[in-house]
Amino acid sequence: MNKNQSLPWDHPRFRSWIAVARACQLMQQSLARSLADLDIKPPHLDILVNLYRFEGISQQELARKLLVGRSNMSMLLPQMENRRLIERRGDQRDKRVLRLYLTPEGRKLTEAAMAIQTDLIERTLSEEPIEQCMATADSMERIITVLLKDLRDED
Amino acid sequence: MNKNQSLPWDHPRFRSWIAVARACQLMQQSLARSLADLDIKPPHLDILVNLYRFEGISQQELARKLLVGRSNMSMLLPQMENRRLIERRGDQRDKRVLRLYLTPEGRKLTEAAMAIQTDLIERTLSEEPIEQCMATADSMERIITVLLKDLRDED
DNA sequence: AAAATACTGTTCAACAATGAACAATAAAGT
DNA sequence: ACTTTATTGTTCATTGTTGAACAGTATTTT
Repeated sequence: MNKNQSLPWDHPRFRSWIAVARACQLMQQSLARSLADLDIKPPHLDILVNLYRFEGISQQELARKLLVGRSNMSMLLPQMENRRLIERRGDQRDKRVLRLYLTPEGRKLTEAAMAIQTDLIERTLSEEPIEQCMATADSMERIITVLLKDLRDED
Repeated sequence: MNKNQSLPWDHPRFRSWIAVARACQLMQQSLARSLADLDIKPPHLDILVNLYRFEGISQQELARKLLVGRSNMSMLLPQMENRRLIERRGDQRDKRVLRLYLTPEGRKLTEAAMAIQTDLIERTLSEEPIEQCMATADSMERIITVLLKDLRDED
Protein backbone atom coordinates (compact mmCIF):
# COMPACT_ATOMS: atom_id res chain seq x y z
CA MET A 1 0.00 0.00 0.00
CA ASN A 2 1.57 3.24 -1.13
CA LYS A 3 1.36 5.93 1.50
CA ASN A 4 1.04 8.68 -1.02
CA GLN A 5 -2.21 7.27 -2.26
CA SER A 6 -3.83 7.71 1.11
CA LEU A 7 -2.48 11.13 1.98
CA PRO A 8 -5.42 13.21 3.16
CA TRP A 9 -4.43 16.17 1.03
CA ASP A 10 -5.29 14.20 -2.05
CA HIS A 11 -8.92 13.94 -1.02
CA PRO A 12 -10.84 16.87 -2.48
CA ARG A 13 -13.29 17.00 0.42
CA PHE A 14 -10.45 17.01 2.91
CA ARG A 15 -8.54 19.75 1.13
CA SER A 16 -11.71 21.70 0.83
CA TRP A 17 -12.51 21.46 4.49
CA ILE A 18 -9.04 22.42 5.59
CA ALA A 19 -9.40 25.58 3.56
CA VAL A 20 -12.78 26.26 5.12
CA ALA A 21 -11.40 25.89 8.62
CA ARG A 22 -8.45 28.13 7.91
CA ALA A 23 -10.58 30.83 6.35
CA CYS A 24 -12.88 30.71 9.36
CA GLN A 25 -10.04 31.09 11.78
CA LEU A 26 -8.69 34.08 9.92
CA MET A 27 -12.08 35.70 9.58
CA GLN A 28 -12.64 35.30 13.30
CA GLN A 29 -9.36 37.01 14.06
CA SER A 30 -10.10 39.79 11.63
CA LEU A 31 -13.54 40.25 13.10
CA ALA A 32 -12.10 40.41 16.59
CA ARG A 33 -9.83 43.24 15.50
CA SER A 34 -12.62 45.12 13.82
CA LEU A 35 -14.89 44.82 16.83
CA ALA A 36 -12.25 46.15 19.20
CA ASP A 37 -13.43 49.69 18.41
CA LEU A 38 -16.78 48.88 20.00
CA ASP A 39 -15.09 47.17 22.93
CA ILE A 40 -16.76 43.84 22.31
CA LYS A 41 -15.53 40.46 21.11
CA PRO A 42 -17.01 37.90 18.74
CA PRO A 43 -18.77 35.97 21.52
CA HIS A 44 -20.54 39.13 22.63
CA LEU A 45 -21.61 39.83 19.08
CA ASP A 46 -23.01 36.32 18.75
CA ILE A 47 -25.11 36.93 21.82
CA LEU A 48 -26.26 40.37 20.73
CA VAL A 49 -27.26 39.20 17.28
CA ASN A 50 -29.32 36.39 18.69
CA LEU A 51 -31.11 38.68 21.09
CA TYR A 52 -31.71 41.03 18.18
CA ARG A 53 -33.41 38.28 16.25
CA PHE A 54 -35.02 36.35 19.08
CA GLU A 55 -36.11 38.74 21.75
CA GLY A 56 -37.08 37.14 25.05
CA ILE A 57 -35.05 34.01 24.50
CA SER A 58 -33.84 32.15 27.59
CA GLN A 59 -30.21 31.62 28.55
CA GLN A 60 -30.54 27.95 27.87
CA GLU A 61 -31.93 28.45 24.39
CA LEU A 62 -29.27 31.00 23.67
CA ALA A 63 -26.50 28.67 24.75
CA ARG A 64 -27.89 25.95 22.52
CA LYS A 65 -28.03 28.22 19.51
CA LEU A 66 -24.46 29.32 20.07
CA LEU A 67 -23.24 25.77 20.67
CA VAL A 68 -21.67 26.66 23.98
CA GLY A 69 -22.27 25.58 27.55
CA ARG A 70 -24.80 27.20 29.84
CA SER A 71 -22.06 28.19 32.21
CA ASN A 72 -20.58 30.32 29.47
CA MET A 73 -23.77 32.37 29.35
CA SER A 74 -23.75 32.65 33.11
CA MET A 75 -20.33 34.26 32.84
CA LEU A 76 -20.93 36.59 29.90
CA LEU A 77 -24.49 37.77 30.35
CA PRO A 78 -24.14 39.39 33.78
CA GLN A 79 -21.22 41.45 32.56
CA MET A 80 -23.20 42.52 29.52
CA GLU A 81 -26.06 43.38 31.82
CA ASN A 82 -23.73 45.54 33.88
CA ARG A 83 -22.77 47.35 30.71
CA ARG A 84 -26.47 48.01 30.16
CA LEU A 85 -26.43 46.23 26.83
CA ILE A 86 -28.99 43.64 27.81
CA GLU A 87 -31.63 43.03 30.43
CA ARG A 88 -32.58 39.81 32.16
CA ARG A 89 -36.13 39.43 33.41
CA GLY A 90 -37.45 36.41 35.21
CA ASP A 91 -40.23 34.48 33.51
CA GLN A 92 -43.38 34.58 35.60
CA ARG A 93 -44.68 31.20 34.55
CA ASP A 94 -41.42 29.39 35.10
CA LYS A 95 -39.38 30.97 37.81
CA ARG A 96 -36.25 29.11 36.75
CA VAL A 97 -35.77 30.86 33.45
CA LEU A 98 -34.38 34.29 32.75
CA ARG A 99 -35.55 35.92 29.55
CA LEU A 100 -33.15 38.14 27.69
CA TYR A 101 -33.75 41.50 26.07
CA LEU A 102 -31.64 44.15 24.41
CA THR A 103 -31.64 47.60 25.93
CA PRO A 104 -31.90 50.52 23.49
CA GLU A 105 -28.14 51.03 23.83
CA GLY A 106 -27.64 47.34 23.27
CA ARG A 107 -29.70 47.49 20.14
CA LYS A 108 -27.71 50.44 18.86
CA LEU A 109 -24.44 48.71 19.57
CA THR A 110 -25.68 45.55 17.90
CA GLU A 111 -26.55 47.42 14.75
CA ALA A 112 -23.15 49.08 14.69
CA ALA A 113 -21.41 45.76 15.23
CA MET A 114 -23.46 44.01 12.59
CA ALA A 115 -22.58 46.77 10.16
CA ILE A 116 -18.91 46.18 10.88
CA GLN A 117 -19.26 42.45 10.42
CA THR A 118 -21.27 42.84 7.25
CA ASP A 119 -18.70 45.20 5.82
CA LEU A 120 -15.89 42.84 6.64
CA ILE A 121 -17.65 39.90 5.04
CA GLU A 122 -18.75 41.82 1.98
CA ARG A 123 -15.27 43.16 1.49
CA THR A 124 -13.57 39.83 1.99
CA LEU A 125 -15.99 37.90 -0.20
CA SER A 126 -16.32 40.60 -2.81
CA GLU A 127 -14.51 38.52 -5.41
CA GLU A 128 -16.77 35.51 -4.94
CA PRO A 129 -19.75 35.30 -7.27
CA ILE A 130 -23.11 35.41 -5.58
CA GLU A 131 -24.08 32.05 -7.03
CA GLN A 132 -20.99 30.48 -5.55
CA CYS A 133 -21.80 32.00 -2.17
CA MET A 134 -25.31 30.66 -2.28
CA ALA A 135 -24.13 27.24 -3.33
CA THR A 136 -21.66 27.24 -0.47
CA ALA A 137 -24.41 28.33 1.92
CA ASP A 138 -26.59 25.43 0.83
CA SER A 139 -23.68 23.08 1.22
CA MET A 140 -22.86 24.33 4.67
CA GLU A 141 -26.43 24.14 5.83
CA ARG A 142 -26.61 20.51 4.79
CA ILE A 143 -23.37 19.87 6.63
CA ILE A 144 -24.69 21.60 9.71
CA THR A 145 -27.73 19.38 9.65
CA VAL A 146 -25.59 16.26 9.47
CA LEU A 147 -23.35 17.40 12.30
CA LEU A 148 -26.25 18.43 14.51
CA LYS A 149 -27.86 15.06 13.96
CA ASP A 150 -24.62 13.34 14.96
CA LEU A 151 -24.42 15.49 18.04
CA ARG A 152 -27.92 14.50 19.18
CA ASP A 153 -27.27 10.83 18.48
CA GLU A 154 -24.32 10.77 20.82
CA ASP A 155 -26.32 11.76 23.88
CA MET B 1 -34.52 54.03 5.36
CA ASN B 2 -36.27 50.79 6.10
CA LYS B 3 -34.42 48.68 8.59
CA ASN B 4 -35.51 45.46 6.97
CA GLN B 5 -33.69 46.34 3.82
CA SER B 6 -30.39 46.43 5.63
CA LEU B 7 -30.78 43.35 7.77
CA PRO B 8 -27.59 41.38 7.38
CA TRP B 9 -29.43 38.12 6.86
CA ASP B 10 -30.69 39.40 3.56
CA HIS B 11 -27.16 39.62 2.20
CA PRO B 12 -26.25 36.37 0.48
CA ARG B 13 -22.60 36.64 1.37
CA PHE B 14 -23.43 37.29 4.99
CA ARG B 15 -25.84 34.39 5.24
CA SER B 16 -23.32 32.23 3.52
CA TRP B 17 -20.54 33.11 5.88
CA ILE B 18 -22.62 32.59 8.98
CA ALA B 19 -23.32 29.07 7.75
CA VAL B 20 -19.63 28.51 7.14
CA ALA B 21 -18.72 29.63 10.63
CA ARG B 22 -21.39 27.50 12.24
CA ALA B 23 -20.40 24.42 10.26
CA CYS B 24 -16.80 24.96 11.28
CA GLN B 25 -17.64 25.25 14.93
CA LEU B 26 -19.65 22.03 14.81
CA MET B 27 -16.99 20.18 12.87
CA GLN B 28 -14.38 21.25 15.40
CA GLN B 29 -16.47 19.93 18.25
CA SER B 30 -17.13 16.70 16.43
CA LEU B 31 -13.46 16.29 15.65
CA ALA B 32 -12.57 16.90 19.28
CA ARG B 33 -14.87 14.06 20.31
CA SER B 34 -13.48 11.72 17.69
CA LEU B 35 -9.89 12.44 18.68
CA ALA B 36 -10.57 11.76 22.34
CA ASP B 37 -9.85 8.08 21.71
CA LEU B 38 -6.28 8.97 20.86
CA ASP B 39 -6.03 11.31 23.81
CA ILE B 40 -5.24 14.34 21.71
CA LYS B 41 -7.16 17.49 20.82
CA PRO B 42 -7.51 19.46 17.61
CA PRO B 43 -4.59 21.78 18.39
CA HIS B 44 -2.31 18.78 18.83
CA LEU B 45 -3.47 17.34 15.55
CA ASP B 46 -2.76 20.62 13.80
CA ILE B 47 0.76 20.49 15.11
CA LEU B 48 1.28 16.85 14.24
CA VAL B 49 -0.01 17.27 10.71
CA ASN B 50 2.29 20.17 10.08
CA LEU B 51 5.29 18.27 11.37
CA TYR B 52 4.23 15.37 9.19
CA ARG B 53 4.31 17.59 6.12
CA PHE B 54 7.14 19.91 7.05
CA GLU B 55 9.74 18.03 8.97
CA GLY B 56 12.33 20.17 10.70
CA ILE B 57 10.18 23.25 10.85
CA SER B 58 10.89 25.74 13.64
CA GLN B 59 8.49 26.69 16.40
CA GLN B 60 8.11 30.14 14.95
CA GLU B 61 7.23 28.87 11.51
CA LEU B 62 4.82 26.39 12.99
CA ALA B 63 3.06 29.07 15.01
CA ARG B 64 2.73 31.20 11.89
CA LYS B 65 1.21 28.38 9.89
CA LEU B 66 -1.28 27.64 12.64
CA LEU B 67 -2.14 31.31 13.13
CA VAL B 68 -1.41 31.19 16.83
CA GLY B 69 1.09 32.91 19.08
CA ARG B 70 4.58 31.61 19.72
CA SER B 71 3.77 31.27 23.40
CA ASN B 72 1.12 28.75 22.49
CA MET B 73 3.77 26.53 20.94
CA SER B 74 5.96 26.99 23.97
CA MET B 75 3.15 25.57 26.07
CA LEU B 76 2.06 22.68 23.86
CA LEU B 77 5.29 21.38 22.37
CA PRO B 78 7.09 20.48 25.58
CA GLN B 79 4.17 18.39 26.72
CA MET B 80 4.07 16.62 23.37
CA GLU B 81 7.77 16.06 23.68
CA ASN B 82 7.23 14.48 27.09
CA ARG B 83 4.72 12.15 25.50
CA ARG B 84 7.43 11.18 23.01
CA LEU B 85 5.33 12.29 20.08
CA ILE B 86 7.81 14.86 18.88
CA GLU B 87 11.43 15.79 19.29
CA ARG B 88 13.01 19.22 19.46
CA ARG B 89 16.58 19.60 18.32
CA GLY B 90 18.50 22.84 18.38
CA ASP B 91 19.63 24.21 15.05
CA GLN B 92 23.42 24.30 14.85
CA ARG B 93 23.64 27.30 12.58
CA ASP B 94 21.23 29.40 14.58
CA LYS B 95 21.26 28.55 18.24
CA ARG B 96 18.01 30.38 18.83
CA VAL B 97 15.80 28.03 16.88
CA LEU B 98 14.47 24.64 17.81
CA ARG B 99 13.65 22.33 14.92
CA LEU B 100 10.75 19.94 15.31
CA TYR B 101 10.51 16.30 14.30
CA LEU B 102 8.01 13.52 14.75
CA THR B 103 9.12 10.43 16.60
CA PRO B 104 8.09 7.08 15.09
CA GLU B 105 5.26 6.88 17.64
CA GLY B 106 4.30 10.43 16.79
CA ARG B 107 4.15 9.54 13.14
CA LYS B 108 1.97 6.54 13.86
CA LEU B 109 -0.36 8.58 16.01
CA THR B 110 -0.53 11.26 13.35
CA GLU B 111 -1.54 8.77 10.72
CA ALA B 112 -4.22 7.35 12.99
CA ALA B 113 -5.51 10.82 13.79
CA MET B 114 -5.51 11.88 10.16
CA ALA B 115 -7.47 8.77 9.30
CA ILE B 116 -10.05 9.72 11.90
CA GLN B 117 -10.26 13.26 10.60
CA THR B 118 -10.49 12.14 7.01
CA ASP B 119 -13.27 9.71 7.84
CA LEU B 120 -15.20 12.37 9.69
CA ILE B 121 -14.90 14.82 6.84
CA GLU B 122 -15.68 12.30 4.13
CA ARG B 123 -18.70 11.11 6.06
CA THR B 124 -19.98 14.58 6.80
CA LEU B 125 -19.43 15.90 3.29
CA SER B 126 -20.53 12.72 1.56
CA GLU B 127 -23.66 14.38 0.18
CA GLU B 128 -21.74 17.28 -1.34
CA PRO B 129 -20.70 16.84 -4.96
CA ILE B 130 -16.99 16.84 -5.59
CA GLU B 131 -17.27 19.80 -7.96
CA GLN B 132 -19.00 21.82 -5.29
CA CYS B 133 -16.28 20.93 -2.80
CA MET B 134 -13.59 21.99 -5.20
CA ALA B 135 -15.36 25.22 -6.00
CA THR B 136 -15.66 25.92 -2.30
CA ALA B 137 -11.99 25.12 -1.81
CA ASP B 138 -11.04 27.63 -4.51
CA SER B 139 -13.31 30.21 -2.96
CA MET B 140 -11.87 29.68 0.50
CA GLU B 141 -8.32 29.86 -0.73
CA ARG B 142 -9.02 33.21 -2.35
CA ILE B 143 -10.60 34.40 0.87
CA ILE B 144 -7.62 33.19 2.86
CA THR B 145 -5.34 35.18 0.59
CA VAL B 146 -7.37 38.33 1.11
CA LEU B 147 -7.44 37.91 4.88
CA LEU B 148 -3.75 37.14 5.11
CA LYS B 149 -2.99 40.22 3.09
CA ASP B 150 -5.13 42.30 5.44
CA LEU B 151 -3.35 40.79 8.39
CA ARG B 152 0.07 41.77 7.06
CA ASP B 153 -1.07 45.25 6.18
CA GLU B 154 -2.11 45.96 9.74
CA ASP B 155 1.36 45.44 11.19
C1' DA C 1 34.90 45.91 16.93
C1' DA C 2 31.03 48.06 19.43
C1' DA C 3 26.42 49.37 19.59
C1' DA C 4 21.97 49.08 18.09
C1' DT C 5 18.36 46.43 16.21
C1' DA C 6 15.88 42.25 15.24
C1' DC C 7 14.59 37.55 16.03
C1' DT C 8 13.58 32.99 18.75
C1' DG C 9 11.75 30.72 22.39
C1' DT C 10 10.11 31.04 27.45
C1' DT C 11 7.55 32.73 31.34
C1' DC C 12 3.76 34.74 33.48
C1' DA C 13 -0.44 37.13 34.54
C1' DA C 14 -4.89 37.98 32.55
C1' DC C 15 -8.77 36.36 30.38
C1' DA C 16 -11.98 32.86 28.22
C1' DA C 17 -14.40 28.32 27.98
C1' DT C 18 -15.65 24.04 29.93
C1' DG C 19 -17.94 20.44 32.68
C1' DA C 20 -19.25 18.79 37.17
C1' DA C 21 -21.58 19.77 41.37
C1' DC C 22 -25.18 22.44 43.25
C1' DA C 23 -29.73 25.08 44.64
C1' DA C 24 -34.14 26.37 43.12
C1' DT C 25 -38.04 25.26 40.57
C1' DA C 26 -41.11 22.42 37.62
C1' DA C 27 -43.13 18.15 35.88
C1' DA C 28 -44.14 13.34 36.09
C1' DG C 29 -44.98 9.10 38.42
C1' DT C 30 -46.78 6.81 42.41
C1' DA D 1 -50.12 14.75 48.49
C1' DC D 2 -45.42 12.86 48.02
C1' DT D 3 -41.53 11.27 45.88
C1' DT D 4 -38.73 11.09 41.92
C1' DT D 5 -36.89 12.92 37.89
C1' DA D 6 -35.75 16.88 34.82
C1' DT D 7 -34.63 21.49 33.88
C1' DT D 8 -32.62 26.28 34.61
C1' DG D 9 -29.11 29.05 35.97
C1' DT D 10 -24.82 29.62 39.04
C1' DT D 11 -20.35 28.53 40.97
C1' DC D 12 -15.89 26.80 40.84
C1' DA D 13 -11.74 24.30 39.70
C1' DT D 14 -9.41 23.04 35.52
C1' DT D 15 -7.67 23.80 31.10
C1' DG D 16 -6.47 26.61 26.99
C1' DT D 17 -4.99 30.96 24.71
C1' DT D 18 -3.02 35.36 24.55
C1' DG D 19 0.22 39.28 24.63
C1' DA D 20 3.84 41.63 27.11
C1' DA D 21 8.20 41.34 29.23
C1' DC D 22 12.37 38.88 29.15
C1' DA D 23 17.05 36.36 28.13
C1' DG D 24 19.80 34.57 24.73
C1' DT D 25 21.44 34.75 20.04
C1' DA D 26 22.01 36.70 15.37
C1' DT D 27 22.29 40.63 12.17
C1' DT D 28 22.96 45.34 10.87
C1' DT D 29 24.74 49.84 11.54
C1' DT D 30 28.11 52.85 12.97
